[in-house]
Amino acid sequence: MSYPKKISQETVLEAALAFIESHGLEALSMRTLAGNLGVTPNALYRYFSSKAELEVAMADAGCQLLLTALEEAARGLTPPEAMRAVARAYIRFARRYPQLYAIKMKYSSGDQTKSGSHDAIWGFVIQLANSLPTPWDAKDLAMSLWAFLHGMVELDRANLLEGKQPEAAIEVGLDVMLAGLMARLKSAT
Amino acid sequence: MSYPKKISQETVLEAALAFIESHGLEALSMRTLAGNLGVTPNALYRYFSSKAELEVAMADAGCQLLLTALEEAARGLTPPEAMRAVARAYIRFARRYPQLYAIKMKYSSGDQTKSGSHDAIWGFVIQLANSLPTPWDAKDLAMSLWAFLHGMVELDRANLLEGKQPEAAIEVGLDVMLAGLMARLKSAT
DNA sequence: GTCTATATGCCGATAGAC
DNA sequence: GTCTATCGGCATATAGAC
Repeated sequence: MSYPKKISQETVLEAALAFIESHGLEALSMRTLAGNLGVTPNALYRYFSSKAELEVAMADAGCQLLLTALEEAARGLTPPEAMRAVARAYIRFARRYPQLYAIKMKYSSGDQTKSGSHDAIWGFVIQLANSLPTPWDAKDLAMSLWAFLHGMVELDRANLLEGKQPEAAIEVGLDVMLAGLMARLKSAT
Repeated sequence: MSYPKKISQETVLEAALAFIESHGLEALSMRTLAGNLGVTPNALYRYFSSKAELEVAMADAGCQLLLTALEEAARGLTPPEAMRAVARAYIRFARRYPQLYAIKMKYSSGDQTKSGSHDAIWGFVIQLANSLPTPWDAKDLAMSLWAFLHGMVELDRANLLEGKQPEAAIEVGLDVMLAGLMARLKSAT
């Protein structure tokens, strides 16, 4: 498990991303990361002035990956189906890269140094909600969907889904929300 | 900000609960807590054999408080209104005691030492979902509602609600879900 | 310019004296 | 039951070797 001696911002970032998925976000420390790279801890500070800055970069990478996945899921689908497809892709991403998802959310806070890519995701979801002509505000709608998805992911990660795959509960939740949207859509015509 | 010299499990727990709400969960350390109590760090280990054990006790206290709030909110209401009332109470609790809520969720994981009171809350929500005769499984329904609420809380805590109070988005989300439930309820008769 | 050596001050936790 | 003393690990800052 040794690595090239010459490091760079990119190699450090990639090593960190690989590390958290195999050892967990909590186990990440500048020391052990440096050890894996065959370098003293301090060398990392040439490229990231703090651990937080490294984590922001990791969160940013996660955002970009997620955005790509969501866009790809929606491609070529009409609004109602697109919403379902995007929701599934969101859950799938969070399950495939749980640690990356966690760090992405950690640094998506409005207070902290916000990852720039986060806004792109948010814009994408807003646009998705806007494509559905409901009596509700698109922002509120997008927020509700996002909250549902994020909550599901967290409950799944905490193993609170009582042994069942999140997929079942997810589909039920989507059914309920889409049924609500459709009911209003229908009554609005 | 000094405290009685004689400490006990109860005084330590109460000091810890008070501390996190004013200084944040991350700032909690055995050392500073002991300092606040006018005692050396080690004294705390007489009552809680680890920091994690103390946090579990805190989570348990949070669970009990939340359960009380939810039960009170539902008292005397018929199912659809009760669901809305419980949802609002859930959000209100999480906003009033954000740090307590966070630690409650942290130790609600199925992996970790699960707080006993957590099951009581879950049972309450299941029962609530069960009182609505929908074609969906009550567990899945309860999970969906919980995910939505928890997600909203987290988004709000991360200041991702774009300056608006979560109440507006919450109401929209509840509208959508309840509309979906009602649509199916109606079509099932 | 890049990395090493070293040191400061946190942290959780343990061992043993009073 | 609480103390002092101490360990190992952490992020991080400074100073200097190559």
